Amino acid sequence: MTKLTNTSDQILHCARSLIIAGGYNGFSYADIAEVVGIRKASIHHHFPSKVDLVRTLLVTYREEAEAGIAELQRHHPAPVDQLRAYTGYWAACIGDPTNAFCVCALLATQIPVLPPEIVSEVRAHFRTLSTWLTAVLEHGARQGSLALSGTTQSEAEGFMAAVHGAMLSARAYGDADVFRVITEPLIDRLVAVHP
Amino acid sequence: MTKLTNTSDQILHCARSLIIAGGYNGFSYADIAEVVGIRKASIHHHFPSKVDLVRTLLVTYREEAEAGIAELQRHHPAPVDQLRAYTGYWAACIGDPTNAFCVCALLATQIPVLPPEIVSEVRAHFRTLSTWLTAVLEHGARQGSLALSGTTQSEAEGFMAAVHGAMLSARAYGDADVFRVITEPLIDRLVAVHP
DNA sequence: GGCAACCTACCTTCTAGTAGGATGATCGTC
DNA sequence: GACGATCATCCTACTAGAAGGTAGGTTGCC
Repeated sequence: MTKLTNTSDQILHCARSLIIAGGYNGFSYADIAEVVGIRKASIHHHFPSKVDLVRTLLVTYREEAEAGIAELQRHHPAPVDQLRAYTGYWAACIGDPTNAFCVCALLATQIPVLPPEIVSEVRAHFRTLSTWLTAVLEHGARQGSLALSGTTQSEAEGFMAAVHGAMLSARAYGDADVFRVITEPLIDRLVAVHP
Repeated sequence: MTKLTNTSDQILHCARSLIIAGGYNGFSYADIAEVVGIRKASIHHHFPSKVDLVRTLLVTYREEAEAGIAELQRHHPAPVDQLRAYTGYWAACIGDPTNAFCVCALLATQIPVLPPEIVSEVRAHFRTLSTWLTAVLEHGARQGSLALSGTTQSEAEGFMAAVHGAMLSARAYGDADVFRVITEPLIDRLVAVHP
């Protein structure tokens, strides 16, 4: 239970929102300073460079994501419910502008201009997510609750890509509902047709 | 047949590549000046402001996209083939770093920090694409060559989102093959199972 | 005393954008 | 065909502000 008044946490939280809005080059130390109510130089005390700040932010984000997945798996034993919980989590986020995109997905779009330390964290998140989804689909297929068309890996990559694309469309249209419209059929299709 | 040595075309072409790499805030007039072999001030002669430059670039991009779709429809009468031609076009682009992403899809990720004139162009492109895909799916469903699960609109949005997500994954993994792995099953699934 | 947290003041480099001048092609006019 | 005027294109030189980052000092807690 980290206290919310912790300055470095405030900086990280603020930076995350700003990245979600405009990516790596879309925010500055000055922007954070204004929101947190601190001077630019003080941010450098907590995070010497911008790369340090964003890398720390991503490490935290990945930990939270893994914890979230673990939590989600404890609450939902059935693979279908795990998938629904995952897309449901994001459906809830889309409405909140400061949380309407996966930080790693957004940064991934800018990979060619990102510092290498950031790229490796982003890439690692994609692998984590894809590995987890593969396991969930694999589980569902084994127990017969999910019907896969191609390989488990390709289905997992397709699912992840569709979710990210749904976030993008929701942002493009400025309409949160689009996310649900796209992701719900995604799961319905996987649910095995039982006679 | 516009001549390739046209300076303003060179500027637009260069800016497009730079946006594809890093988005709206990921490039500067200085970057373009260096590539085109011209001074910064000369770019301002052709495009007074950055917004002018990017808006012009998007208008051109959208025209090219619409022309490409028209061409594609002339060459491929069958809806399935139109979808394959569309994903095939992007599959070919993914390999080339300067063309590995849809400009509008990339800019859409940064909508919250984009000038409104840019946002409306990006949004318009999404609507154009979605409208076209809806028509193609509708056509295929009517003639029985495509099997849709939900509404035509939701299938179209899902298809577009999956393609955009596939571009993102290809970039995240740094692996062009991922795009094909994700998009090919997408079309296979739509092809009606004929007994 | 030592140290974390914060400050003011400053640096360099980059940002989009401007002012105004040089060059050269195209133009109607004689 | 020669004439000057106009205009597009490009230049040098500059601006104000924002970028990330640094130096060094003050405060207050353990």
